Amino acid sequence: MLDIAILGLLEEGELHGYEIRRRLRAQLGILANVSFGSLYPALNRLKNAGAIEATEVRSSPPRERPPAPLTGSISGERAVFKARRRSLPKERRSRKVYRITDEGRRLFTELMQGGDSEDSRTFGLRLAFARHLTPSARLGLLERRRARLVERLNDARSAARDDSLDTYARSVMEHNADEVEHDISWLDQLIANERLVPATATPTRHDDG
Amino acid sequence: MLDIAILGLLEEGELHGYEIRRRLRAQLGILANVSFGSLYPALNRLKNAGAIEATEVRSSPPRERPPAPLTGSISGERAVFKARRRSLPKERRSRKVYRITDEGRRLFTELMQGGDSEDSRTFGLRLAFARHLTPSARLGLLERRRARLVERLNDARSAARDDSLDTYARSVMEHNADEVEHDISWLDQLIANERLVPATATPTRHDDG
DNA sequence: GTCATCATGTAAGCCGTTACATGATTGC
DNA sequence: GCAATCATGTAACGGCTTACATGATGAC
Repeated sequence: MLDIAILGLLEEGELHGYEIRRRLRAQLGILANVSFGSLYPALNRLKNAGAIEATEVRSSPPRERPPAPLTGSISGERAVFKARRRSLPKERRSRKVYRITDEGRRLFTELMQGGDSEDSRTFGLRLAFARHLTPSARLGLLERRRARLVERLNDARSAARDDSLDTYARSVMEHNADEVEHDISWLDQLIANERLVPATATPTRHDDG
Repeated sequence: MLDIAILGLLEEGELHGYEIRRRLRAQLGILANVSFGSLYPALNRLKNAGAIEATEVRSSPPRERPPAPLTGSISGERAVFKARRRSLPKERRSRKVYRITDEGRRLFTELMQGGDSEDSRTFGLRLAFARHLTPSARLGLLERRRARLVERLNDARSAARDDSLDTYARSVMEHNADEVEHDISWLDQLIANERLVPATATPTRHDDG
């Protein structure tokens, strides 16, 4: 799961570990608590697998390119209040800037599609990076998830009907089922939207116009 | 988490490992995939900790009491198609029947309250066994969870406002936030209900009337 | 000069998984 | 006798966490 997140972030530009973690916390609430103890080993694993490359950037670097592209719009708001005290985010110390490789891109699309998204967190993560998939792969992701949820809805509903459950347990089961149902209709909307916009717009870029 | 589930199930009667797993799958959709590889070690851990006691029951046992109460309704549907072929679940081979101890009950209430329920699965599990808590402990559980969710709602909402997100990522964030909101109003209902029924009814028993 | 932040890592451990090993009983 | 179900366990491993260790830089 971490691998998907890392590769997904690196698809959009090179980043160093600390920054990856910051984005994980800010952007994906899903992986809010990811720790360095799992992040750095994951980066090394991916590097050894040839999925990413690292460049050591020293304090006064050749400045080939800004290490963190920052996507133009820095999305003011929250980011600012943290960076307020120092006016410029100048380079602080040597860091390792990671860049995705072709192998990494291959691995990424493989991970994005492989093994039907078990839990909602994994699926949420995948969907969050779905712009990097082809339209058909994206549709497949959504439909596989939907099928999975329909199964789970049956289980949840019949579990909720169990007479032997007391108020509290039944409430949990019913709430569970409701949530799954809600998820399904959300997916239906997403799927409908996919079919409406077959290949017309590239809805992914926000700053290329 | 497994420990809570085991102790919670044993609060209602003695069971053997295989049956515990069956119930985990059927009743709590939450722990549907728990495997023997984690269940049996967990049982031994709890036994060593003095939280549960084991009795070896042989094929033709003293029959002190039916080892698996089975709660009457087997919640038909899915369970049946598996158990169809043999008419009666008579004792098959020697099993270890586990019974909760006083220490186990103490541990159970401790686990039920300790560490504010991080994720929804842990909370769902706790709430499913909430009938074993005192009314005030139950209320505390609900209110701590609610407070936690309110925090998360703030994070989720501000994450969803992030301009730099594309359609898919934003959809995930918004859906996330909606779900948290839905959870909160569910909790509000549960809390209101707790306050309405201070100690009047014991809503827990289903088969004593 | 001290604290907060930025930055990278290692070690130990928890909690769960899959795969493997064993064996009794029942139905066909 | 063979397969399925019931029943209990061990071994190896995976992924993530916490705690620990290190060190540079900027703000006050």
